[in-house]
Amino acid sequence: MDDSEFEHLLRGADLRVTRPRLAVLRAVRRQPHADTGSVLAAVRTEEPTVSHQAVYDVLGALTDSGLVRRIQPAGSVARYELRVGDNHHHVVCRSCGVVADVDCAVGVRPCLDASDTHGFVIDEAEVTYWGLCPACTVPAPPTKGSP
Amino acid sequence: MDDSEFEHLLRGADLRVTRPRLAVLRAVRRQPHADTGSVLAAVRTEEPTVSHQAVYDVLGALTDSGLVRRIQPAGSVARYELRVGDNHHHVVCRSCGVVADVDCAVGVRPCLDASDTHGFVIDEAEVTYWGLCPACTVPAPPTKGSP
DNA sequence: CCCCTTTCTTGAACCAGTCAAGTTTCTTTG
DNA sequence: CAAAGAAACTTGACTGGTTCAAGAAAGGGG
Repeated sequence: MDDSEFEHLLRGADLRVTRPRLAVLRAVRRQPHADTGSVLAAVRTEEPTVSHQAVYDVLGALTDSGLVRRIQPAGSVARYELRVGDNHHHVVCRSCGVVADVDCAVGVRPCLDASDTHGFVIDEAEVTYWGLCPACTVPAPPTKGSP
Repeated sequence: MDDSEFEHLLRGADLRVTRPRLAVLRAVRRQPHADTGSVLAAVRTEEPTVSHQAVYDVLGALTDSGLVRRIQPAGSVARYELRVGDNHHHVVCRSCGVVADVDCAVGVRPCLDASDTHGFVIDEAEVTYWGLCPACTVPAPPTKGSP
């Protein structure tokens, strides 16, 4: 996915191609699951004058158009990723909050058959796995430990 | 689950039995999926002097002890419920944000076998269904409609 | 190349949630 | 039953992510 690809995606979504938007897309590609602050910082390394509001607007527009996906695990700020439409899920570390992708074991549309949906019309089943990442699983940190 | 039951639960969790805590438990029982603000309002109908900080503290303590469950769908504030330990999930209305319980169709611990967990030690799989509630599914609102 | 619309900048405001210090109230023990 | 220690609560200020609003800038069709 290079920049011309991003251009096509934007035009396909009836969005103008702007420097801030390309920078945001590049930032999210570089750093999947980045939160808004990280995206802003990353964007400013290449476009120092972009306002924080622009990043919020861009991320909102891209999310609405389905070009990026917004994830928001409980207790975390909003995070963004480029992988869309492939029905994957996320593992979140309870300790450090890091997020990783998980392809669904059940296949496409997992668990989408809820027993009693109370009349809701369901269009998506989102699965979030909670646990500890490899780094936080380590019993005692090597140096800097707590004796 | 009456008040003496709540007392037992609190003592069993090594928590003191206080009026604010009982009031919070009653509020959450009365209004499952209530957010903190609603809980505060409900609590104050019986205990008008309880501070908002107390409600935050109580909900935090009860959550830590596993007496209540905190749920936080993306874009929503924290909500609380008494049903714990029965592995049920939630449907969230994209339009109005209302939450309903859904018993898992797969059985206990649904989808807990992720394909590649990247070394994470997973202890919970949380499933959130997204869609429209019966009220928001109605094509055109009776009165007050869009011409 | 011009104009119109979308997008971006600036700057202020909002609100759920948190922090800190001091007071109250549980519960255990003498 | 009373006292003491610890947990819990009140008060009040504050934070930080997100949103609102008004005006300036810059895409892109014609």
